[in-house]
Amino acid sequence: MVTMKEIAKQAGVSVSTVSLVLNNRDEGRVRDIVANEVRDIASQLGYRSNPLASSLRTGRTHMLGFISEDVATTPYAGGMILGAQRAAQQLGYMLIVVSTDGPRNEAEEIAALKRYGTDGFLYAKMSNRIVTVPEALKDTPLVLMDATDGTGETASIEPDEFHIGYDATKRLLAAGCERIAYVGAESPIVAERGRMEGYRTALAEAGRSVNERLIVHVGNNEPALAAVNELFDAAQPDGFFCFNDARAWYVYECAARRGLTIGRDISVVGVDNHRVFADTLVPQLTTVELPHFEMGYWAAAKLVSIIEERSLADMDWPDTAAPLPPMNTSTPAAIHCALIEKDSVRK
Amino acid sequence: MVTMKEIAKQAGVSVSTVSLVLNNRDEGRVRDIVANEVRDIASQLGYRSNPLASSLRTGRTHMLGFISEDVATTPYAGGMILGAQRAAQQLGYMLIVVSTDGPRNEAEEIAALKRYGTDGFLYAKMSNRIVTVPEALKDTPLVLMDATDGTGETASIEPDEFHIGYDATKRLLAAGCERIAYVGAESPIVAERGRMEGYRTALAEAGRSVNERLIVHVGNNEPALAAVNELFDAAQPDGFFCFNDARAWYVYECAARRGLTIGRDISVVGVDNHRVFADTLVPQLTTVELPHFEMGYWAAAKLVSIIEERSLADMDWPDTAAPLPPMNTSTPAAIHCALIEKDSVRK
DNA sequence: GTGAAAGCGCTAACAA
DNA sequence: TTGTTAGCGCTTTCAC
Repeated sequence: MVTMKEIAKQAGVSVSTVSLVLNNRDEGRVRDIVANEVRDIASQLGYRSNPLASSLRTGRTHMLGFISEDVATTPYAGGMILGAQRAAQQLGYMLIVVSTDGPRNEAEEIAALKRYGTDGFLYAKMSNRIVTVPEALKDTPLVLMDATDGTGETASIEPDEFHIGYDATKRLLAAGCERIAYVGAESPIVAERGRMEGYRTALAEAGRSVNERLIVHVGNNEPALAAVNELFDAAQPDGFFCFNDARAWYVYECAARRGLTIGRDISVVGVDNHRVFADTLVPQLTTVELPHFEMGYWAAAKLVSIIEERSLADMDWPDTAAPLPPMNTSTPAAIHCALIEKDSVRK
Repeated sequence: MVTMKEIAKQAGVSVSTVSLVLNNRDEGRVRDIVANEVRDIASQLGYRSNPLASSLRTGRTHMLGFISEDVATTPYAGGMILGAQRAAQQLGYMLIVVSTDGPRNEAEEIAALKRYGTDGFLYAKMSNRIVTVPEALKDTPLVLMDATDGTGETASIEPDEFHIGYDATKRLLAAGCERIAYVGAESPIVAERGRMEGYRTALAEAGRSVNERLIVHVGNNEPALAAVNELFDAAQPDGFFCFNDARAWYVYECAARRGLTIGRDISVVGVDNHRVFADTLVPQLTTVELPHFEMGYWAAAKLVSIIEERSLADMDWPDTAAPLPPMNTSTPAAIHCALIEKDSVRK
């Protein structure tokens, strides 16, 4: 590994000079000839700085800590991690990934990350909810993903849940549905409530009254299937907005058993269906795919902007790779999901 | 942040002594009284070593590099990352995650990881295949995941593809199927060939002749669906072994259109179905879930064992967390998939 | 047994 | 404009 020392020797200057030049702090402090000489030698030798060594002095490691809960929801975590990684990479950062079991373990993992001197933290949940920020994270740069804090103190990136429900319901209305059902989840987290609000609002705006019998909140497996079955019998919906993929499939299953075809007899919009459903299997099923990759991407970008105290707009994006375009995939088979960016209140 | 210096001051000894004690190299070199004193103060002050600082001298960062291809297969990557993270965590390592677009970008990312001084690399593919190890990785501790190299030079963890096909076919035979189809993929990677071999062998062992018309290799979307449809017409299979979830669902779809019920009229075993299928939706569908988490876990554990030059057996597993038990989930609805561990040939 | 000193690669005051 | 010096937190000889 080639060090500044070697460059200094070859160039016949001191290490400090090399340091100045290679950190682009040489303007008016080092003669251009010398500076160029140093740069030449550096690139010739293939010099690459040792970020760990410099971190010792600067206190900056250019490493980001990614904290996720490691429940069985790995598909989502994967997308976020990859997205965050992409942004980190483009902005010259590394991503250290850590997953937690419970709150105890969480504190430990945060401590471990801190020992490694991560410059900031990404704190990810697997479904949009209000979280209380762990104590140990309060004094460092931090961005919440798929979550917000109650107080608005912390920066966050989350899906626009309201518009998911709103757009989905609009789509069903446009398809001519008369009795649009909402098949939701049981826990009243942000995602649940937001999507349901969107559903209600879209109906209201269309001048429809909301029939409460068309709204169900179901859990999983057989009980859920039974509940959806019951919904079919009781209210005979011709349109369904489903909280997530599992719920969409209870609908699919019930429809299949009745000989109803999605896209002809009934319409279904489901959030977050696995790609394998959406792309290849039931093209009649309209989906809202949660932009986990994008969430990770923008959360990491935002974190870096906080760390470097500059605005997202004038980050040092590499020429080669423009920042990721906003998701924009509203096709007949998919509904676009926007992200909401919240800044931290405290400066 | 509390440093050795502070401990030294409080204990009235030198930093070197503290270092010796805290690294458990004090036997016969430091008086027990002093050693205990140091340890007491350390724990009292909540001392935690700064791994980056020590890396400067030792050359060991206790960081592992995880390299994956960032194609749209994020669900798999996520599981592997989380698994690797778990093992790393248990063994006192951190995981740095990096994803690549193509070979060019790959070399860059490897270089970046090396600058951060990662002690070794995990190189993950998203479907078991033979890879040529990137030049830059040849001289460092390395474990391939869901991949092997052609030469057997590199340590690896991969699923036992042969037995996946073998066990799945056995299961179908046990279910009384007479005409068992193989619905495979088009590219002849290790996973494809291995599973098909298992299928053929199981049939042969059962004294069945292999009917080539029951074997199809299909791509995606409509053409694939058409091909599977054709398979139903031409060979009227009563059992299906499907290469993966997408393939399983072409079968599901064709069956549905014919009014055939899985588990009654036909039997289906599919590899790697998304959990949402397997758990909640088509319980009649038998699945082989590829143990991505476990693959990540064991690959990371193996990598650490290579780095620390000890056997997997006598690693420093924390008391709190026993190493992950081998997957053992062969239920009527799931087939257990074993992992194959290969050591590197060169010492 | 213990401590002083050097040094890992780099940055940052300060002198020159 | 440049070099010297000191030091980040830690490990490691080597002298005492």
